[in-house]
Amino acid sequence: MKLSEKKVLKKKEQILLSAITIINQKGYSGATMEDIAAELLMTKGSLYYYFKNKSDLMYQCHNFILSQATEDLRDILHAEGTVEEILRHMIATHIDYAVEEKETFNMIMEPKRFFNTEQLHLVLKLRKEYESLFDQIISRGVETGSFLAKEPKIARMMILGAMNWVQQWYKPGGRLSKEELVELYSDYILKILK
Amino acid sequence: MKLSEKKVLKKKEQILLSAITIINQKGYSGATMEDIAAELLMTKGSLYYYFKNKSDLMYQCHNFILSQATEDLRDILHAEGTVEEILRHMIATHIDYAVEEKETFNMIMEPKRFFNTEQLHLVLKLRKEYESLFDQIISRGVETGSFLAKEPKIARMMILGAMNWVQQWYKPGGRLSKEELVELYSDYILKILK
Amino acid sequence: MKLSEKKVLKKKEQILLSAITIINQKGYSGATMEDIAAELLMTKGSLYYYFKNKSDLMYQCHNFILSQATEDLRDILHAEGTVEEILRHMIATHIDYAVEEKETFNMIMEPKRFFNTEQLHLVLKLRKEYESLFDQIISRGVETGSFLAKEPKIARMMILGAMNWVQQWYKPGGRLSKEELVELYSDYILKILK
Amino acid sequence: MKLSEKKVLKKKEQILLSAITIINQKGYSGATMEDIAAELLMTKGSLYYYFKNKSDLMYQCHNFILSQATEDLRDILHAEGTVEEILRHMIATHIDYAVEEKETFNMIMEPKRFFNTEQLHLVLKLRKEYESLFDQIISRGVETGSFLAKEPKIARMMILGAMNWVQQWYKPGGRLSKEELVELYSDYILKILK
DNA sequence: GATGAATGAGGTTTCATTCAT
DNA sequence: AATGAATGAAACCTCATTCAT
Repeated sequence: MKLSEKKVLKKKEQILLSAITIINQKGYSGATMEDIAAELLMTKGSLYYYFKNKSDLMYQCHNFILSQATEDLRDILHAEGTVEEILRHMIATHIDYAVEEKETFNMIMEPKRFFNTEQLHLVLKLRKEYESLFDQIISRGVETGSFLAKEPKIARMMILGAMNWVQQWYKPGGRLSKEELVELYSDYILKILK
Repeated sequence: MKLSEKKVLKKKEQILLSAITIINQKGYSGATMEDIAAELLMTKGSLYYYFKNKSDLMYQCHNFILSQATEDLRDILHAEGTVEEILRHMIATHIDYAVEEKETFNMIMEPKRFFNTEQLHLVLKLRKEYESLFDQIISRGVETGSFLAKEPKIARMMILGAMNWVQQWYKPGGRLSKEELVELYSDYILKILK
Repeated sequence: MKLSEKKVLKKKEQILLSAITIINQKGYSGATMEDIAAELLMTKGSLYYYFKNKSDLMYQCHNFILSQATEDLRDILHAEGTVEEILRHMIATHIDYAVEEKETFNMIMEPKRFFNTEQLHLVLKLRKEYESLFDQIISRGVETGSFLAKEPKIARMMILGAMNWVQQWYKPGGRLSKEELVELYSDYILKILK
Repeated sequence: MKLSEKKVLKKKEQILLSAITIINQKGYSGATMEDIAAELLMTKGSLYYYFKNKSDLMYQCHNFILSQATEDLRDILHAEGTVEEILRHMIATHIDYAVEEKETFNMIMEPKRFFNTEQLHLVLKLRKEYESLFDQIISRGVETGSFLAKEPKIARMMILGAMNWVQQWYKPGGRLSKEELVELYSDYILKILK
């Protein structure tokens, strides 16, 4: 890779990070190219040097966060520990993304409203991959006898939904610390899997 | 109430129903006044005879569905049956709304992005009321010894989240019928409360 | 005249009076048919039974006030008194209209912006008639040796302008009472005519 | 100041000048953003690159002319000459603005109908400043014994009103040249101040 | 690489006007 | 006589996108 290409990549990442900040504040449709450029002390026009259009930028933001979360989860999944320990760790990580990256991570957002066919395809693939990590830990738990799940996919969806919902009501600095929240959620989730 | 007022109310409801259809297809920001008018074979301008502005219309759509769901749940809550039967019935109803009314019912949608302060206040109140119906059945279950919940509010939130998430993935006509889905969900949710 | 016609005339006058109130508050373009109807506890549509269109209504409002003022001034002009007394009386009356009827009386308003050709013709004629009353008293004063005016029309225009301007700055309840104001204005105007 | 800023300023001025032309023809509410854009062979949207909204543009037009007139008058006020000479010069200038810039200069227009609170504040301040220049020359005249004025503010208002009214009736190319008009007005105004 | 400037499509809103009842 | 309801034109404004420099 040439030096110039590296520079471009770095700039792209900078833009993504700023865009993510804005999206988390204003949502996908609320965020304007102007907002994002302003955050970077750039002008709208420049963004088009790095990204084909708004949809492309939004897509890459979602991808960026989701890929990162996927990587994090994968590391956790392959680390040492009992099935239960690993699941608790995964729950903590997921909730952290949901709370911190709110909109951008938002797996709740209907992707077909924002992305074109090609992007959609990749987003769905990535999401599936992400979700499968939970499937893997569940099935590992079932195999080792730690978990019990009649319809493991359904259980996984319930778990994901329960966790994503956190971003709707959890306010940092409230009655519960994030750690307490995570523990409560983990306990309940484990009940689902017993 | 005068006849003319009744007629206006009826027309308003017609508009709401059409608007709800459109919103469920395109989301709140995706739905245009033009779209909604077209669905009714009216012109944009006419909508403003019945609603002050777009925000007002959107707000009333959400309210309409949410109020209806609240009423339905309240009836269920006050009907005969064991705690478990009632909860199962409530779950079935909620999931039905989540699947059928998708966007309009969407309790995931952040209301402050679409509604003004005054509307926001009322929406949040209505949502709280809705959620409290689940709190009531849970606490009844706890009192009668049917349920066990260390942190009932957290449990309720998990349950709501799990159910709302259904609208992200459930496609009617898929592997599972809605009835099977509801049964599986109910079983899992009861596990949370044991 | 039939009774029904009389009733129509009476209603028309009622509408005019309400319209005048609104116009004085919001100006010609600011006043909407809806505003005017609301003031009368009527509906927009009904106004069209009495007036062809908005322009027609506006026109008749202006006419109404201007005709009334013209009549008032004519009476004053033909009453007993010295030239100076009569002029002072006319000034008092004009200023009163300018202050009380603000927008509707507004002779400053460019009529061609609001009225069609035919209306325009009549408005201009009426205005000319109104202005001529001041010309008459001035020329009477010149004839009797009370006034001196090299270019009486120019003097008259200055006087009208000075008086109309009052409505831009005079606030009832300020430092000056309307009576004091009128006296000061009269004194200055007489200086113009000496 | 950077070159680019200068260019923006120049363009803004161009737009202001075109807008002023249109406003003088159609008035503030009659002038549309489309009209103004067309005059410049631009599109509506472009105007919003330079001005926040219509109200902002209108406000800056009024300000532009009023500031220019204020500067002109201030120069005259501080130039050599007898009090009477200076006043005559000021009158000539004011009448010129009133006739040439009609609507935009229009001090008769009620600013609160077109401008928001903040703009209103500045407009009123600017107008006060403008009017004070006439107060200054009057008071100078009174001090030097050239003028006599019992209530100088009232006199100034009459004078302003008389002059502003010119724009209602004066048509270039009529019986009187602008020079003759100005001379007649000056003579009459001096009578007020004797 | 970046920018300033412009564009144009598309959205919301207002309002005079019409017309069947 | 009056009204309720609908219409449609025209206004304002936003914003993703383009492109010469």
